[in-house]
Amino acid sequence: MSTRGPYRTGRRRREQLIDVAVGVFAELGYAGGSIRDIADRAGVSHSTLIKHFGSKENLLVAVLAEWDRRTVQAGLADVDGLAYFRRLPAVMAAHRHNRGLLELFTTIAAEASAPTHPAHAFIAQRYTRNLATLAGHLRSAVDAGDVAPMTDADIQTEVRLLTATLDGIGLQWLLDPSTDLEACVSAYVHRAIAAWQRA
Amino acid sequence: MSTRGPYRTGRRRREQLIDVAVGVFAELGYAGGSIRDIADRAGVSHSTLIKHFGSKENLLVAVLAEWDRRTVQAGLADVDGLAYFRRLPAVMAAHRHNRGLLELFTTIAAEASAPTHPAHAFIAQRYTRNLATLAGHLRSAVDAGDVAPMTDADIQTEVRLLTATLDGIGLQWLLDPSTDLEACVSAYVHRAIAAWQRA
DNA sequence: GTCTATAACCGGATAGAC
DNA sequence: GTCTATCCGGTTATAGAC
Repeated sequence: MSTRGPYRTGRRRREQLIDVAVGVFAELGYAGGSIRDIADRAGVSHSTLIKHFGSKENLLVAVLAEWDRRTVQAGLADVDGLAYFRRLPAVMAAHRHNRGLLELFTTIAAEASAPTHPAHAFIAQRYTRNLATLAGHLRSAVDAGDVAPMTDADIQTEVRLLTATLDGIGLQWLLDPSTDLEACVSAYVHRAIAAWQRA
Repeated sequence: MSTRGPYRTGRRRREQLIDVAVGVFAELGYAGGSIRDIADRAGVSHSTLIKHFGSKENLLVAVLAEWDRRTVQAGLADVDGLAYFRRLPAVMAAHRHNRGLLELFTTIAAEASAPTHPAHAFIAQRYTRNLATLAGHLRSAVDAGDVAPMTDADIQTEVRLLTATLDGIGLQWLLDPSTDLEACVSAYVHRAIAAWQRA
């Protein structure tokens, strides 16, 4: 993907539209945010936006994919096992600079629990994949002897609790920005690791 | 509040409308759910619904108040200290029979993180109050000598983590009903209590 | 690629009859 | 209390000019 070429302005415009859409969906939810509002804030007409993405639903998918891309590249690709978990507080802290995206994902994740929601499949798959990734790292730590042996069922419970904590603390920070994201996540992760090493 | 009298049918109707509204808002979110849909499902015209609540926003507030009423009366009023925390797994498990309400609250809580959302004040106050209640019970346990001494800051972190876990596990159960709500919450609560008693 | 104009429809809310 | 009829504004999406 070069930054020059025949489609340069088109791609730039597309990225800009996604940025604006993140903000609008985050602020008003998927159903509440309108493509007219997004187009207005971006300085284009609403039909231009439709031409770019085809439909509002496709725009949502593009926005969620962008969120996915930004979070996975957030510096977790190069660590494994316990090191992965130890880096989570810093990753969560990074959300402070991307409030709109966290707000959007939290909102959509909750809305999409209804099977009829356009993003239901995306969200469900994302959670399944995320739980599997976490389980893999915990299994790595077990195999490396960094923590005590665990059954697969134990591992499943652990990664679900960890995911729950990350989601829940994120929501509390959204509702009350004085919440200390990093400290809370750090406290949880260190206690969990200590428990894994003990049992 | 008697079950007879001049306003009997009015109040019955009002309760029925709230029940239906819970389902619609839970399924489609606040912005996505329409008062026409709610009225249709309840078998009345949309103007009847407006006459009862005045506006869609007032209906949402009534629905949230109903949720509040149902959850506080869910059997946590008679316990204190550690016993309060030990009952949480059972309380969470009870959500399985009230999926619509949990779905609604989770959706609205995320949506309402935007300060412009009509339910923002309600949700923010609810979280503040809930955190204070939990902190009070943990402080009780400390004072009773059931757990080791803790600073107020420690207690704040603990109740935030606990709240996060409850919210996050609830969301996972909504997304994937095979999630074992009670087992996950139970695992978290017992480990937390063990850590409180140790440190 | 972007615009204006428009189609076709649905939203919340109100007025007034019964 | 509940209805029907209606207002008015907003919604997604399309058509076609430039």
